[in-house]
Amino acid sequence: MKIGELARRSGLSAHTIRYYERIGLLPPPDKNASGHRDYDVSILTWIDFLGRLKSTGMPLREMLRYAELRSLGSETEAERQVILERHREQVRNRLAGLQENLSVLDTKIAGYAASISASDMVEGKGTKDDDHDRSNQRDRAI
Amino acid sequence: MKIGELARRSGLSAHTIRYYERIGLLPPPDKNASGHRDYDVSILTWIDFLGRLKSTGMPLREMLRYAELRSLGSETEAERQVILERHREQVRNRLAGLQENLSVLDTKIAGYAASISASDMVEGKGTKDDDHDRSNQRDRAI
DNA sequence: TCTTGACTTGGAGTATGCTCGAAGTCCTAG
DNA sequence: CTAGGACTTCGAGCATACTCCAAGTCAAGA
Repeated sequence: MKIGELARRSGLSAHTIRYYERIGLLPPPDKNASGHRDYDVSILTWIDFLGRLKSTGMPLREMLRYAELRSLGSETEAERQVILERHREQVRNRLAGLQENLSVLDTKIAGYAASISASDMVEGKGTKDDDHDRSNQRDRAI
Repeated sequence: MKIGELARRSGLSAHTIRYYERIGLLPPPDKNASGHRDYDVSILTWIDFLGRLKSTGMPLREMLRYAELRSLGSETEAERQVILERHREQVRNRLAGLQENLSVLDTKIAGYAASISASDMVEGKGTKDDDHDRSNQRDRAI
């Protein structure tokens, strides 16, 4: 499989695939007679796993560390396990934080809904806007 | 409260507080006779809310949009509600994805545990390492 | 008085993770 | 044979969100 097809099938761009190869996250694939990359389908499994690490917030550096350990063979399994366990802890914590913040968001939205339906009744200023107004007119640098 | 104390109490650095002010996320506070920023405690409520938006993955740009709407008064409540509802949807989706990936992680870790306890029994190569080895020795650009 | 530490502004620099461009090669269809 | 599209390498550029530095001001304690 050439890089274009791998890009289509993995969801990464060809640019990103080359970038990942450059930093060591993906192995340098075989090249055909024209010098074009020729991938084995099994790379998709690895890319999928990397995607899960990434989407759970693992930085490339740490994925790289994991990839390096793997390349050293089964003696490094214990260390790889430790990496994943530590990462799992972080994911659990982020999950908990996200859930808490989600409920704050729910409350806030409910407040807006109440305020708006109240202003449907009585035309006037909203109620329950608890984060006191603060704004400014300065240069919007971003 | 001066910027140092606000930094301590909010968890942001003084640098970040000034940065947020510069981009319009925090209102320009009063200054005392020496030109030092003098914050009202109520800023902490706003910073806390911003922190929740941020930690749920909202980009500064969108927080800025929300802050701008708020500064325009209660007529913008409906639009602010829409922003928060859309954001809540994204948070829910990320939460679901995170949970799925967490279970993949659990499975992977369980595999390592099995492999390692197996090698406690029989000294030799591990079992169940399902992501076929791939590594390389190229320039580690990061 | 002198030093220490907190504050000020403006602008430059950093980290992460891509993303794109230039210039060139190669295969395939018309 | 020629045009189009996919591929190659190398290096530069970009978006986000800070983070830091320089040079200077100011208040308070030894």
